[in-house]
Amino acid sequence: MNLNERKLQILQAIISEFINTAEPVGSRYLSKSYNMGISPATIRNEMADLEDMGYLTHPHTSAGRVPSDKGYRLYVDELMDAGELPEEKKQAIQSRLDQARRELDNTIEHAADLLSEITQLTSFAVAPGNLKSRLKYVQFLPVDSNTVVLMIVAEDGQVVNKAIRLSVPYKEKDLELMSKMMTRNYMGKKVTALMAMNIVEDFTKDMHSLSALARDVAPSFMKTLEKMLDAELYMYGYTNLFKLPEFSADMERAVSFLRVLEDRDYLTDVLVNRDSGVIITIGDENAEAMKDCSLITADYCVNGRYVGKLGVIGPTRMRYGQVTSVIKYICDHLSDTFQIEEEDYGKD
Amino acid sequence: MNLNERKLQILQAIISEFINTAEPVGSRYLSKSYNMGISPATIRNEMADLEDMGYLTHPHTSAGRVPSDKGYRLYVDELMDAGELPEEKKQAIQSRLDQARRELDNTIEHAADLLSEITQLTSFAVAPGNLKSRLKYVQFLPVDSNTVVLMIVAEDGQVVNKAIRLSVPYKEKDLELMSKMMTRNYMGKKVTALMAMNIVEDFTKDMHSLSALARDVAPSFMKTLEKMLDAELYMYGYTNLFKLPEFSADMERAVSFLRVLEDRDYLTDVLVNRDSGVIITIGDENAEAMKDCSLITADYCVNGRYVGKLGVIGPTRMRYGQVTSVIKYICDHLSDTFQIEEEDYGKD
DNA sequence: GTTAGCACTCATTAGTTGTGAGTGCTAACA
DNA sequence: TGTTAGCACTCACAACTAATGAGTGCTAAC
Repeated sequence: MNLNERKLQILQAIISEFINTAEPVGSRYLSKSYNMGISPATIRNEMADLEDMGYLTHPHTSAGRVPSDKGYRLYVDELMDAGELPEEKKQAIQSRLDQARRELDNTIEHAADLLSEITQLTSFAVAPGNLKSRLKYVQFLPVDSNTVVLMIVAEDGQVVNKAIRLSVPYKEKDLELMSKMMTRNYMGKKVTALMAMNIVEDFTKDMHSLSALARDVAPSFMKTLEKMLDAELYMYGYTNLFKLPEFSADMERAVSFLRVLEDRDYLTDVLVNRDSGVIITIGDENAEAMKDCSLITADYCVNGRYVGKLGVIGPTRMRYGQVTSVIKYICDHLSDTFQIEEEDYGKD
Repeated sequence: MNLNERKLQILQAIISEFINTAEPVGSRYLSKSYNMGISPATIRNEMADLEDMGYLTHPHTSAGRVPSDKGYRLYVDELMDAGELPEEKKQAIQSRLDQARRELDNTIEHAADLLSEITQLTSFAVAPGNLKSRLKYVQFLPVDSNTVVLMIVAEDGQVVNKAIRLSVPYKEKDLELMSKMMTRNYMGKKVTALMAMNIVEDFTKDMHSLSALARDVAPSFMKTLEKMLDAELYMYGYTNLFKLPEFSADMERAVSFLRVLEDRDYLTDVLVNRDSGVIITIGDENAEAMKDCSLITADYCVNGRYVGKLGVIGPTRMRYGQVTSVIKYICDHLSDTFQIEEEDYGKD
């Protein structure tokens, strides 16, 4: 049994119909509304074939057909239209994004927010910590008699800081000295390399004059470095899910969905380890916890260098074509915005 | 009609019963289980009085009684027990919190997380930006040919930073110069005062040598200052709500609850503007959007100075006594942990 | 290969009824 | 005068029934 033109046509009709209505699609309706010139009975035969091949299923005997994950996969790969966005939509997105284009972090957050608004799904943006980033300098700032702020700056401009409570008194001079020593010792080293080192020992050896202070600070220093490698996750529109018929009918399902979204560490992990490019994963192609969801993600770049991902998560029934187009466009637009502005530089 | 001892006793019984079961409480059950030595009929008379006084309501004619918001208020003010936590619970909380006690931000997050776990409600912690904070220094760090990081440090140790894309080229020297000029001009000034100033004009006047650069940076500088006054909000356990019977039965209600939680700006605003101390607000005592919720918050301090709030949000039916005890204890413990460690200082 | 016809399935909805928890009221009681 | 037993009444809820209708699968004819 092979997928001839007519079978594909019927599959496409069923899937786009189901995506719109969330109701199982029957043969009679199809025959009428999509006037393909064949009778319901013929369509039923074809449907039965498509079901045998695994592209469709049945919620129960007397219901219409519903796409399976495999069916969606075929749809996404072969049938759907994820073309260019119409010009007016592009304009609308642009004007919304260009408001704060000088600021990297804000822009990404806005983009994610906008994405959830347009798609009416849950959107997220993730900016993984740069594994290759190298330390630029370390600085301790005095705050009050027993609190200092540790600040670490990486060569790529990432800054992390942490307030630290000390159990021993310090002199401003000591802090300065320690800042300088640490900067000298660790400058240019990869953050990952530093984390593998036995810094605590290092500290007490190199900085005997400051040993008590240094020993106090070492664990926090490691924690702060860790923070540098941590990914940042933004998430928007998780109540959008409840507007969808599949969830407003089925509370259980909605809650198990929410629980996945609540586990930010898990979600971050999934996203960070995801392949690059425009990636769509459908239902059981995802890990067990997300086998009822589909994810679409794409990458955005700064100066052509990969920086993070933007995407949506939703039920397997979603407008794959439109959503993909929007995500693609937003990511491309972000990457363009954060391209080195050569024209500007040329001017001066 | 006044609230005699017996009425109070009945009210207390109804409320604690309802808090446990989420089912309307009937007169017969009360008479049997709480053996107060009076018949159901008498209890019914008292109940009718309590209802006239506004402390109870009726979901429908043939149902038992349910506390009203006013009833909960009386309960919270007069009847409930929010005493000391038993020693073993204190121990458990302490040991969970003491893991990362050198790091301020982590500890607060852990505390909020723990709070949601213990209470099985949604917890949050908010650390409002310090309105009195004064600027300590400003620094621009070069990242790549058209990106710099702006870093602002306040006297109290708060650090904010932002990556900024420039449209004009810069020299490292210019950045240094600008950092120095801004630090000199703004050091010791209140952040709120700076925000009221017309910095953009200031910039072009004071720094004519850097005018293009300065003009480019000014709006981002303002935005970054803003960030310094923004409150940080952490939230944990919002799916806990779905475990409660009032929400698993009534989807609508759960969703409208979630929508409130999703609006972080609104929630932050409510929390920041809340009175100090251990505050309980019940049902319609809250703003319209939260008229079905109750909030309990308390403050935590660092070095005796007010720093932020920790609390829970849940349905009006909650274990006010226990939850209040836990929140109080956690806040006190945090404040102790972040008290200047005089003993330690004495040693050296 | 296509289609009309028909029996069959099954979710959904509306209607019906019984049950039980609980109230409010009244009249009798201490 | 406060307390209580008794009883009629209310109303949510669950169980059952029947009707409806959308849709399938199969068969036989075209």
